[in-house]
Amino acid sequence: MNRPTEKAVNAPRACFIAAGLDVLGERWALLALREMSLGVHRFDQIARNTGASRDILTDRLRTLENRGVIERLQYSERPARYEYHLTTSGAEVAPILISLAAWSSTWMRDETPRASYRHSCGADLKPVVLCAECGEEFTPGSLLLGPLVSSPGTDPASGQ
Amino acid sequence: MNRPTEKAVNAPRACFIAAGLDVLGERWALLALREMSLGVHRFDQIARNTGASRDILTDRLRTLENRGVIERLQYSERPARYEYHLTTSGAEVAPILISLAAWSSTWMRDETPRASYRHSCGADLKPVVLCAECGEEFTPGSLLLGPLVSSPGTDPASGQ
DNA sequence: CCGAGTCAGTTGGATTTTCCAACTAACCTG
DNA sequence: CAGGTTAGTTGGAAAATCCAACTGACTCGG
Repeated sequence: MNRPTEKAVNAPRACFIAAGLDVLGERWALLALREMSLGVHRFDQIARNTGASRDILTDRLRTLENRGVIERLQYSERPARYEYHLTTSGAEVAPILISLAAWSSTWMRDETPRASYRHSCGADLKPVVLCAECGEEFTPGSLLLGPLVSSPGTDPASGQ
Repeated sequence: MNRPTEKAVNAPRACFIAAGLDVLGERWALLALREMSLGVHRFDQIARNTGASRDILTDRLRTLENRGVIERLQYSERPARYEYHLTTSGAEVAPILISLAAWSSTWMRDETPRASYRHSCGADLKPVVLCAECGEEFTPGSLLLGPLVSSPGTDPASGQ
């Protein structure tokens, strides 16, 4: 039996970065979402464009669907075929893809030619991340740990 | 032999998102970088706080070091011990962690209490991503594919 | 100087994931 | 009806990960 009042000192940090990676950090998940962001919605094309094997892709799409990140929309009755579309949650993954693409195009350049990205205004991808509250730019190191939170709002009962 | 002038129609999309995931997308890599962002620099603590097994963590840290994302700094001569620190490249991963944390704290809330994040101004994490060029906010769908690029700058010779 | 503890890994073997090519099922097209 | 498209599923091999234990080089307390 375990004692619920004691803190497990060796437990990994339960934070929202780790929670997000549970869903988005599995192999191929972000690439599948990239495809949907770019307007590709069908299984075969997503498989081709990502390079994921079909069985794993099936698994990832189910996970993303179960977590509410994407939804399956039927586009054919008789052979019952579906398209995969981003939900609101899935569309909001965009900043992650944007940050990743920007980091990578700065730091991962090599001889191999790769597709770059740009903003819809036509400019090369160069995102700036601001704090919505104070308007200041997020600098490395300006990300700090906050309090523990769960669904009904911050739970002050649990010992910090 | 393959013909270099022909496009492989079935090849996965070579883009900077995929390239970034090569380095940052491996299991535990982003969590290790999270720890360094939060000021944790030693092997045992990183292992504990992430939950990664020690052998895999060793491998990830080596990969990140080889890719220039982190560096090993010696802090003890005689038992030859090292700390892991972010390079400039590693520090610039922050926007990815910030976007991920923000997405997750919006969409991944459940009963389990998790550490949240905040900006150094004290406010809850609420990042806004703007295009540095036009100043407009990045909306889902405003991320578009750009031209192919490699190291010496955009190579106009390759057939699009 | 002995035993315990810390730190940063390494090792071996079990377990889990992923890969891959082939297969199915249900249609459509010529 | 032969062939193609679409969205998977299957089975077995290969690769990645997990885990607990071990090593080596120290430090510290007594």
